[in-house]
Amino acid sequence: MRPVFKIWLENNGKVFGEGPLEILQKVEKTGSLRSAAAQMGMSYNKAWRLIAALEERLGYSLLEKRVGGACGGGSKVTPYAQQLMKRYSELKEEAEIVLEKLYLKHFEGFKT
Amino acid sequence: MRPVFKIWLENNGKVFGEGPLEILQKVEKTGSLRSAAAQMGMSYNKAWRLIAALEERLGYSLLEKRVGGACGGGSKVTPYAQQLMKRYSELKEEAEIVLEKLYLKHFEGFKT
DNA sequence: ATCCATTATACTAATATGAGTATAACGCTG
DNA sequence: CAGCGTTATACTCATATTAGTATAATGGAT
Repeated sequence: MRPVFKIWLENNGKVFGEGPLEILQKVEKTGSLRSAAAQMGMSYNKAWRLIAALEERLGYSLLEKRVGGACGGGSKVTPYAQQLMKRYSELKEEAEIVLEKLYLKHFEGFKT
Repeated sequence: MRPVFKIWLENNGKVFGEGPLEILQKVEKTGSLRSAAAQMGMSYNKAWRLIAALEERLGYSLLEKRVGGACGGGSKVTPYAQQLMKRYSELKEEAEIVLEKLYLKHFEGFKT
């Protein structure tokens, strides 16, 4: 038996979490939302709607989007999004450690 | 913006969490799974299948079930389930406190 | 002007989830 | 032994979520 947890941010509905973090990280690497989605095995459509929904609830844009041009365009993570990513990922990392400890504390010697 | 989290236990699939905890608590109060489900606005059918699935994955029974008899029967939470409930609810309570602190630490002064 | 890869968005289809309905079996009580 | 309210379980139907498909629009490069 093992503990599992998820932590995310809400404003008026979900605003940030593990999935969005991974998408933005891949956008940083690839330079476009389309290829980020492809790398995750996710349809571009889904990724786009997800980001759009988050942006609307946040009131800030996460991606600076260029459409058209030499290579069709691309997306860049905004400074605001970079902050969110950094803070959220650190929060999550520490939460993992702390929760694992809490689990051991409370479930030590369990199983009758 | 606020943090939200969920924590649950897995074995071969979900084995315990907030929903099951609430059901079992209501069984303790009402003496039957049927009325527990009713109090939660959940169909008996759903509640029964949920508990049955958990029991199978755990390898232990959570409810001691009597069928037939004076008042039709009823269910009682097993000692094993009581331990699970106690440990899980304490774990969750402490996790809430700790995670709220972690959130404040990491998101202090956020919003640009 | 055409091509290209991308963003942007609407519309449809598949799937998963959950709710509801139905029915059997059980066993105490009167 | 008939009635009652419960557990136990199968089966169908509605609904919500998600995935997929299609199509436009953009703008620099050739």
